[in-house]
Amino acid sequence: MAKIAKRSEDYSQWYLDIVMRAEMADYAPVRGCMVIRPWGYAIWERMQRALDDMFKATGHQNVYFPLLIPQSFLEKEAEHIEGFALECVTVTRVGKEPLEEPLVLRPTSETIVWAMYKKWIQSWRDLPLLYNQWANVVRWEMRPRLFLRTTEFLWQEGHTAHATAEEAIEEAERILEVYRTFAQEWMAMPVLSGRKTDAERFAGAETTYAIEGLMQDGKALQAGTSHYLGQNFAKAFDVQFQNRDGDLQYVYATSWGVSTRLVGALVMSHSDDDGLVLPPKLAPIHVVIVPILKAEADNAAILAAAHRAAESFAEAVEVKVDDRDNVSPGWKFNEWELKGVPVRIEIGPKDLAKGQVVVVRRDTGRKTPIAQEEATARVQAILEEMQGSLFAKAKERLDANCRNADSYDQFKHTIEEVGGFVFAPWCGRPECEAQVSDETKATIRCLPDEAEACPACMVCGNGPARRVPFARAY
RNA sequence: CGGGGUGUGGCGCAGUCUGGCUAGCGCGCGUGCUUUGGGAGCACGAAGUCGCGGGUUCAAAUCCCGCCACCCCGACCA
Repeated sequence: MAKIAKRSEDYSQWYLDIVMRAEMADYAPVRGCMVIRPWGYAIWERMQRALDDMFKATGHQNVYFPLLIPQSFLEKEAEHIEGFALECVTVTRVGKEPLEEPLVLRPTSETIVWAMYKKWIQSWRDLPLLYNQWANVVRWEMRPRLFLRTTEFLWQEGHTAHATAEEAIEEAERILEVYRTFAQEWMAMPVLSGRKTDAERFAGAETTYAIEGLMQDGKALQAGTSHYLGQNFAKAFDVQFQNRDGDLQYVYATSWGVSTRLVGALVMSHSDDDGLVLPPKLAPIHVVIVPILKAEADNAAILAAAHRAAESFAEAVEVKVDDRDNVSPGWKFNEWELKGVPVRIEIGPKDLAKGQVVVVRRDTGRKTPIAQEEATARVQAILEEMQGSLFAKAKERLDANCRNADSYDQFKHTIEEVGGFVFAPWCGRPECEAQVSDETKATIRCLPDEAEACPACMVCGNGPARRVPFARAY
């Protein structure tokens, strides 16, 4: 079977090869759409579970809103419709009859959510409303890419309503922190986080916060966003409540989401030329046991030992015995490496004789013989160690790819020749931001809270300026 | 939307320029035997309206006209 493309030679093809060959997803018959296959979906399910627990732990409840949104709803918030108009897919007909009003396949649900919030919110006692939904959305993007940007994608979208701006901002920032924690502790993906510039802000938001990861090719990837919506949607949908003093006030809002794009981010964060590398906390299978069968050996005893080992692991981790007899051990090694299973255990006649198993780590490829009775404990320790070391390695790469530039020439050179995040002084004017983006295709990824003060903008030379991270992004 | 490319068994391709015999090759798939510590070998076998529609011709995967779809690179986006 053909090898996957080399990461260093054709990054884009390498990414596609891993997604396809690890059987995470496949192209569907409709442009830009994909089928998420069991291995990809199992990873998404693991992400969902972890995130859902975090949302519940911060007081949110799950709901479900419909897929179809009356077109007029989208049009109620001017900036919102302007932002989404070009990518909305609209249903206009039932059978052969045209619909009274066209229905949009939700590109995001703020409008229909707020149409309903109007019914449910009258008093300060009804607030806050902390809802989340797991759903699919449709955006007819110009350039699809498996997991990273598909026409239809899965995500969660939180929609919350609050009595005060302070409380809503606090919520948006709390969720940003949830995302940051999830990215780092579960995906082992270090991120930059902060506010977006006005140019990069979500259509209809006052403030957008985001986490930004750095892929192995030096491009940034927006991995999650949390928006403070102010009273924009409350005003568009006339959602008012009576406060403690009996005054009518518009409600303050947030919305926030992460999507199946995270699966793509995961692939791009840790994988290598042998395929996917999964952080143990998100791996659908932690340990695969490959029995090594031989014509001259007692295969029944080897298989029994493999299943016994699996039982001893079963309580602690997800384990699978690959006892297929139609493919060779070498084939299995390659396949499970391609799929990113963190630990492989080989049990053959030699091991049986020595009372040991051979343990192989996916990230380092190191093979270690371990006594049978110690295997469970040692493997658990290895999994924990691997989770940490994947993060450490990714963090090291991120840090190594955060560079400063002080002049615009130096900036251009670094963006062009080196990539990564380039921290450079910016005065805050949209004109300078746009010029950089036009000339270098690099954008300001976020405005970190602790951004260093600088005397002059690298573009216009005016002060005061702050040092902010630019990058080319997916 | 601009640029490039591709459509031929499940996958990857050759064949198209220069029309012609039974449309080939590799992988995969099925059966059997031998194998199995880094993508096994042999034997036999199944599987193709050549993207769609029209046209030219004795004859079209191949030439002509029209259409469609998907992929890749850019601008937009999670």
